[in-house]
Amino acid sequence: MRYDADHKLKTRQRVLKEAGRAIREEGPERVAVAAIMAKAGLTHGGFYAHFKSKDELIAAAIGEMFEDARGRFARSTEGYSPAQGMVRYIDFYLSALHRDARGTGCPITALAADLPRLEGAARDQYGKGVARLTDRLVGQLTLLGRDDPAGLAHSVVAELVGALSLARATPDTDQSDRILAASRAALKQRLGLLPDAMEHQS
Amino acid sequence: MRYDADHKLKTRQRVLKEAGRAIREEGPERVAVAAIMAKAGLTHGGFYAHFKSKDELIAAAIGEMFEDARGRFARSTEGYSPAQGMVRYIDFYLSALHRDARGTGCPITALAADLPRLEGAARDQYGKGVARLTDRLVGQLTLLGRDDPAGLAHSVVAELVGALSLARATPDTDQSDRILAASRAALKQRLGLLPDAMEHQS
DNA sequence: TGTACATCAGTGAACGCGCGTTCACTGATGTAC
DNA sequence: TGTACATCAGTGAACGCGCGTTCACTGATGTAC
Repeated sequence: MRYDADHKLKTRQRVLKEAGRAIREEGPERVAVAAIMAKAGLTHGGFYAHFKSKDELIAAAIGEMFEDARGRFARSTEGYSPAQGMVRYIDFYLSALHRDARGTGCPITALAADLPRLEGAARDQYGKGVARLTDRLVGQLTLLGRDDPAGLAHSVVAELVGALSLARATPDTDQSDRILAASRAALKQRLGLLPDAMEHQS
Repeated sequence: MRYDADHKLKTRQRVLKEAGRAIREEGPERVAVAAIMAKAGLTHGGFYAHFKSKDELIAAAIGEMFEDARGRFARSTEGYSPAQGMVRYIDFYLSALHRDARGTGCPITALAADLPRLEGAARDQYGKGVARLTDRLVGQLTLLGRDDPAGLAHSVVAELVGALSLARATPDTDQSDRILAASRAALKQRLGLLPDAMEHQS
């Protein structure tokens, strides 16, 4: 069976996509090469035609996750003012939808605890991803005219990641919803994005 | 070899202590029963005289971690005013020392990402631990006379957990230190605990 | 007082299973002649 | 135009290893008589 020129690339992308989901859902340790290949419609033997090892797959999949996340962030905020963009991002990040979509959600939160146990390439991909998200927020906060946008951006990322982690770790749904709501409110207040504060600004 | 009456209990405690450290450092998946028993000075065969299964060990170890953490929190804040107690807690939680002591540090952060994958008993232990920490903070914030202490406590816990997670996941030490410093400053400012603000209060 | 037995925390070999990795093979299609 | 060969993504059996769990055994000491 001969395939089109980009067939192998397409297969690789399919494997990466399934790996990204499985890694975020089950963790890099628990994910099995054979299971990912099966989800991509293949048998496990063919895996090593695409990746040198499971570690290489994980690093590549992490890179892919951040690529996706960047795209979605850009698409969801473009065409909005800095303030509106921040509100949209906070509301998405701390939504029940995002909490329940671990497999396709933000890789920073999904992998934070696993990271210290991963090897070099995977950690680099992650570090770059965190830096880029923080930079984007620094940009937005600068546009909003805040003092110390770099420090504030770190603090905001920390609260976003922490609240999402805790909401996911909390078995009781009402309690979990309350965690998300508390941080949505606190972040908007801290950033002067609450409806009444925004009226004062405009 | 007959032992004193509490010999078995002491052994169990030793195993639990080693398990707690290893689980936080390496994650519940990666930790091996035989390795924990070896660290406790025993062979793996005797394990099942103390615990029904690895899952039971993990649940018990998580309970133990929270017990410890509660004790340390109480000891480090007793004898201080609510404001001083909060400052001490924030400075400890977001210290380089705590970041680098994953094995003996706060179980909430160490296990957040692993929790959705753990079974019932372990999750219950965790849920109780988070609720108790949040309640303590609600108490402190009420003493400080803050509005909506429950919402604020959730938000504070989220930022503490997120900042510590990110600091641990960041390979570059300077960058990691900056993450901790940014959240220490942001939290104290949010809670009106900065030196100049406190002078105004007193 | 001395001897046989019970107790029980801990030992270490063994089993079964899952998983990462290897490798000889397949089979459809393009290419050489 | 037809036939032999090369290509190469994918197959599936097999290997080795680590790990959770089981189990027959050990050996020091307390107890019964």
